Amino acid sequence: MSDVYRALGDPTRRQILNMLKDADRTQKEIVEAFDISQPAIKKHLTILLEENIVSATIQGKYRIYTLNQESLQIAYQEMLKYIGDLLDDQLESLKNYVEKGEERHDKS
Amino acid sequence: MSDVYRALGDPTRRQILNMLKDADRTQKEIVEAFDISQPAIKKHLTILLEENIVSATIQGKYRIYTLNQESLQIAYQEMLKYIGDLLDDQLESLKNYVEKGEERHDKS
DNA sequence: ATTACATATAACCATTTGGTTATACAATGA
DNA sequence: TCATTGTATAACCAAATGGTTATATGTAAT
Repeated sequence: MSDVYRALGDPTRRQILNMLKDADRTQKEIVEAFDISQPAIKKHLTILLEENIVSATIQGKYRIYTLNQESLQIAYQEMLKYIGDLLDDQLESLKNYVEKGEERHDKS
Repeated sequence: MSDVYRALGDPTRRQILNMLKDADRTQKEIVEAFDISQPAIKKHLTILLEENIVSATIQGKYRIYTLNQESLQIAYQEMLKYIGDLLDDQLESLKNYVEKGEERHDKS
């Protein structure tokens, strides 16, 4: 199921997404843009499909890959929200720092 | 190197970061909060350190882990920028869709 | 029908990941 | 000094990842 971090966790996959940002592409076009083998690209595409970041349509012998823009946006929004939540409450954090710090002080 | 995707790619690591959001913690405190072994936690912390999402200070026999807010902020901004570009590209993408679509049409 | 091309799949390999248990090392406290 | 406590490290394991080559399949073109 949709594991954003899995989908976006590999630089090749992120590059593929960059390609698809500009235009839909056949698998062949994607393969040609990289220095790795067709099966390797296929595996990346499979992961992107599994995580629903991309979809494919059949057109004759071609597979046309399309960026699922909404999913990608949601994916990034999820990560942004997570990181944002880690970030925002610095006052609260400072307060706890003082408290916890006291508990840990050398008592000898 | 700072690979945020690697750092955040594991749910246990995300939980650790959640803990550190509230307050700095010793490794011991983190270990106690989970059901997995101390060496397992240590490995997660090592990855978070490698990716510079967290830093550690020595205090006697304790290791105190702290969220590295600056790294997180940088990551946050990079992602924002990336997704911003994505949105900007949507019109361009639509234009290319029409063009590329033509090239691929059945010619028989 | 045969060939050529795009894609799919199988079998394999090395590395990384996420966990374990056992053990060593270092600081603290009695 | 000796036991305890917190951390580090080693050795191991299973599964996933990212790649390979070789080969099969499906579609199109001649």
